[in-house]
Amino acid sequence: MQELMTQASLPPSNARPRTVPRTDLIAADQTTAQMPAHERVYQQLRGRILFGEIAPGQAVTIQGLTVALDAGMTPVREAIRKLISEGALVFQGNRRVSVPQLDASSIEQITFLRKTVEYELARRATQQMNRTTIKRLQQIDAALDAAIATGDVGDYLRQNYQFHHVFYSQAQAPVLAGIADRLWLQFGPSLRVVCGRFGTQSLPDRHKDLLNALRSGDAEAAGQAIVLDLEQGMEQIAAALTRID
Amino acid sequence: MQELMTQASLPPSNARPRTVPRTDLIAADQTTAQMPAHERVYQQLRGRILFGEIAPGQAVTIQGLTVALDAGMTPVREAIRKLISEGALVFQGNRRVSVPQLDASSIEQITFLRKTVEYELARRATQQMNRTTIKRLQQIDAALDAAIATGDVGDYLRQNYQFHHVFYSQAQAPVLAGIADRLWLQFGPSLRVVCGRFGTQSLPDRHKDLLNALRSGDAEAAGQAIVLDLEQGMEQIAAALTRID
DNA sequence: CATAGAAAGATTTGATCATATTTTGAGGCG
DNA sequence: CGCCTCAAAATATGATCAAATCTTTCTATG
Repeated sequence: MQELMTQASLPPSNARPRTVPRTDLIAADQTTAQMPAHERVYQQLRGRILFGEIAPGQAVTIQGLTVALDAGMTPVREAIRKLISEGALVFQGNRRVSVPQLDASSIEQITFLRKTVEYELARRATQQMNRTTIKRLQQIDAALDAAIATGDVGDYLRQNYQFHHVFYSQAQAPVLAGIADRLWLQFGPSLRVVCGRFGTQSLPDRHKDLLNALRSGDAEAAGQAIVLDLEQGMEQIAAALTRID
Repeated sequence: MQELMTQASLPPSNARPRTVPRTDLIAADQTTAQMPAHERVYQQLRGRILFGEIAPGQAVTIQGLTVALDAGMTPVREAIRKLISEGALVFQGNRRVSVPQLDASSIEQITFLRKTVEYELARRATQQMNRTTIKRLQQIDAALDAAIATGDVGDYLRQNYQFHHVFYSQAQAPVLAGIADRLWLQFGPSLRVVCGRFGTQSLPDRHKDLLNALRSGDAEAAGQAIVLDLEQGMEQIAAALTRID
């Protein structure tokens, strides 16, 4: 009964999804837990963009999302507005909102920012690292390898993002982590294009080096591993871009 | 205002140039042009936060803004959501949205980011600099001095922001400039507190050094001037914070 | 007897939706 | 080939319901 009917094929009658059971706040999955509609829509749309389910250049419409995500217009508007301000969507024309297609200059700027921000995050996270978080990162890395082996691009992107996200959240630096997240949202869609073009095999994986650095508490080595990892990733995006031209 | 749009001035590739509407005719003044209500509300609220008219820690309510800015609820909601994602507002409790009060850790992170991002912006802007922009910066700097002389804190903050904004917009680096803008939005309110505490006299002004560097085209000197400027400003914010404790 | 704590009611605020209005893009017709 | 009409999409408003804070009152205990 806690399942709100998500895709009712019935005509859009005025259902009342506002009755909230306050019992299972922590137990349930956060994505489906009781959450304001605008937050749910934001998370869903963010996930679709971040993991390349909406291709760069593809346009999104408010009314298209209201039916795709089964939500009202107000939550969809708020989510789109928020994602535009985060750079995950671009307001192109008066009526066209789409996933951005990176140009060479944007890629260069994002790479510069990532190198400084994520290097710093890696250093700080390493100094705050504990055993349980290392275990968690190992698990994610294993799932990531499995995704590469099976060629599951979506799962690979998810695990890769999760790896970095968990790692950076350990740094106790929300401002830096927020910038990193914002940047991720901008190159994420293009990362999927790279995977579709070259497959998951060619993707770099410096996570083993990073995990070794974490175990020995070597912040400098961890930062270098991260920088190498992201440099390779961004280079592949740039390479895919020039291929398109 | 439109700096979030990735300006792809590169050749538009041979994707599919479909219809080519008149795009260059809309270069008119956008402040007086007709503007969607949500954009107007966003700009107004952003200005109030950025220049400290809403004190750090002060709460804002949706319904309070609908009457203060004479707008409907939907535009106000969108503006608030956007400003939250930019860090200009923080979503504290279930129902509390307020202007953030910086702690020592946030100040340290913002300072780190500003030093790297604005140094880079200053270098690039100096290399792209032209005579008319220097003139414009001189005018803003004069107005800034006038504001200091008369002790008009609000005008000082506005001119100071304008100076940096015009300068950075010359760098042709919208991603970097977007980060700088976002950071400005986070420490802006606290800057006003500093002014209210110590007056405009004690505020640093490295703009003269910067202008000299621009005239000689010395990117390195321009970057150093900017870093000195922002370091002094952030130190004053940090000092004001410890005073409060 | 007074005060503190709790419970219940009232008021304010937030979230969402349906609908009216405006704007824009497109196609038809002169 | 351009202008005019039309339809679709986006904007914006107010209404409505839920929830949280505050307010008041009642009761129990020192």
